[in-house]
Amino acid sequence: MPELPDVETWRRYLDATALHQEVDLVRVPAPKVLVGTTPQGLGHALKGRRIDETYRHGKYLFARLDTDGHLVLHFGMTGQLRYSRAGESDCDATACIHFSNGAQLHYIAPRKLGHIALSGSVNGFVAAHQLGPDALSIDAERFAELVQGRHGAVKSWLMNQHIMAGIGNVYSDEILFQARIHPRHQVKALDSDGLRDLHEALHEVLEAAIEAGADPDRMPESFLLPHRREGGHCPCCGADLDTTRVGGRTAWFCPRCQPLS
DNA sequence: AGGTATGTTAATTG
DNA sequence: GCAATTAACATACC
Repeated sequence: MPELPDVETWRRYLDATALHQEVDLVRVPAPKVLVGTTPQGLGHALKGRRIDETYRHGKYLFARLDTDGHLVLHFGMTGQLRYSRAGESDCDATACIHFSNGAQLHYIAPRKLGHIALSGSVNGFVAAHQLGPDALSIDAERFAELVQGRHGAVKSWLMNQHIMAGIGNVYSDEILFQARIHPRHQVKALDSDGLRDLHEALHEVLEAAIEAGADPDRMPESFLLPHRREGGHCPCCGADLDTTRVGGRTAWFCPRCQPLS
């Protein structure tokens, strides 16, 4: 799940539950997810501090610690957050922040492909990881600039975090479906109409998905996402959906609505 | 048992 | 040297 809309949904969840509470201690049963720090280092950085604000850039969630510094969370393919109040215990977390009010914030990444790090500044982290601009911050002009000098399949371009940050396999399929563009269409071959449709679809899809709390059951009727499985049909024309391999990942699309031109 | 899975990154190829 | 593609990573599920 964890693409831009999912991470934004967790950011809001964190805002609604875990702000302004003093950290008592941090447990990290699976230290493998830590990048550039240790369980002790993380504990030292967080103890006695409070999260006072959150940010998101692409698929990364930043929790600003009061006075200075940020906790950085990345969810990999399966990560999630869960806040529990005092008394509700929940022990199979990958990492867990215990607050002095007894509540806990669990970071659960069953496949341990996620990452937890510390960073002084959001911009510094983004620069160090060479992330492109957040997908939702891109206007039509910038979008057109990002195509310059690029080649290959449009789906891979959308998913390249160095070009723009936040779009993964599921939402790139959704954006291309709404724009009626085949996932293997060459990004160089996009004309100005195609570029405009793609940019509009990007914003519409990501904003609608956030509005739905990134829950497939709450997405608009017209979305491909809930039909994106074996035997699924196009919500627009009813054709059997098809798959193809693009950049090592499975792309779902409607062969009738998204012809390869 | 083998293939697939929403993530990134290092290695490889063009 | 750059950009694009592929393999590897850890674990769960069908």
